[in-house]
Amino acid sequence: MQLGKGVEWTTHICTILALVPEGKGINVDALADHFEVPSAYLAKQMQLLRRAGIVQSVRGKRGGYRLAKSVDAITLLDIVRAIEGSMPAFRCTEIRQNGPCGLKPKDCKRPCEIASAFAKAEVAYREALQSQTLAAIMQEAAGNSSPEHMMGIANWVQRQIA
Amino acid sequence: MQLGKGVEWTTHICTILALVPEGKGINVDALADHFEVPSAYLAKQMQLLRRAGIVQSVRGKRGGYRLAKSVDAITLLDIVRAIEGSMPAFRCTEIRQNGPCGLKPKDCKRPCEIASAFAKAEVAYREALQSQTLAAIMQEAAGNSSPEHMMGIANWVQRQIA
DNA sequence: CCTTATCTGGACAATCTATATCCAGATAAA
DNA sequence: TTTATCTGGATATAGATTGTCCAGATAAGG
Repeated sequence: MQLGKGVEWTTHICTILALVPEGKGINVDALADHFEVPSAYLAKQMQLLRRAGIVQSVRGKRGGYRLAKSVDAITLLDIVRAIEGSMPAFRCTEIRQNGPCGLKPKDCKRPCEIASAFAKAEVAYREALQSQTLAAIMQEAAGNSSPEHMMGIANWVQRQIA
Repeated sequence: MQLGKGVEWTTHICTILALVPEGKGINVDALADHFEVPSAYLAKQMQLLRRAGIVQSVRGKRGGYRLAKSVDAITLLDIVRAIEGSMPAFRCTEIRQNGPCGLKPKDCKRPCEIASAFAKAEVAYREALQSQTLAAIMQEAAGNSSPEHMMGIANWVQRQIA
């Protein structure tokens, strides 16, 4: 029961892209360097973010990525859905229909109660993810970090878009 | 982001073991037949349940498994923890310490805000699992299923322990 | 005491998923 | 035209999940 590395990577990256001014972008190699993650694989994850409408890309020389919407319109659920998809964690294989006491398909119009119970928990999980925006996380982080560190990141972003 | 099959299997199996009278048990082969799942692999999952204190085993001829506690003392969280372990789904690899703007270890006394945000969601997930007991799920299921089907299962259990 | 049925743990094998790399094509700036 | 970049496909590697097998421990029943 694990989330892929792409979730961690791209969440951090979105907090960086949030600092990119209008009309500019940062390319994948620079983002990969910033966090020391493999560039080619990160590129795949960025594609997933783009298809989910979280980031925009600009192709060609001096192209790159930028956020497609404001940080308070991006939730952790958006990112998880983009990277991991929307399959439930609990996979119901309908084993209630198996074996000597198995239910007949016609008696299975209602979903399996065990699957439903796990589904309830996943709703709670998704709601908790949805209630947390990038804006809120960045504000929290800003409160905990030194002005020098924040300035260092801002300067790095400036260098990438120069 | 997937739960193992063992979670589904053993949750269903616990609802069956709940019907086993005091002092009796059902062996793994019978349980595997009941749901048409591979016996040898199911045996591994049952070991995990036993080590977690959810079921008891009796070795030797006419041995088998039974619940170790009452159905309202067994939650979905108990089962998930037994089968899947307690590792968080979000794996923080501290990439905030990587790259040109990486934080120094001494500036990382507080947990990463992104990791904390995901941790909050996992708390919500676990709480939702913990709030659901086997007893409640079985009651729900009983309300949705025909008397004949319930009787069929009760009879099957009687045959196994005979 | 012997045989049989069962749990227990370890080693192993097969299959699937996550991770990672590479390349060719499209696109656009310089 | 050259260069830098995104895009998508193919492919490789590593790790996790799923599944099998066997030898040992344990206990019931004859």
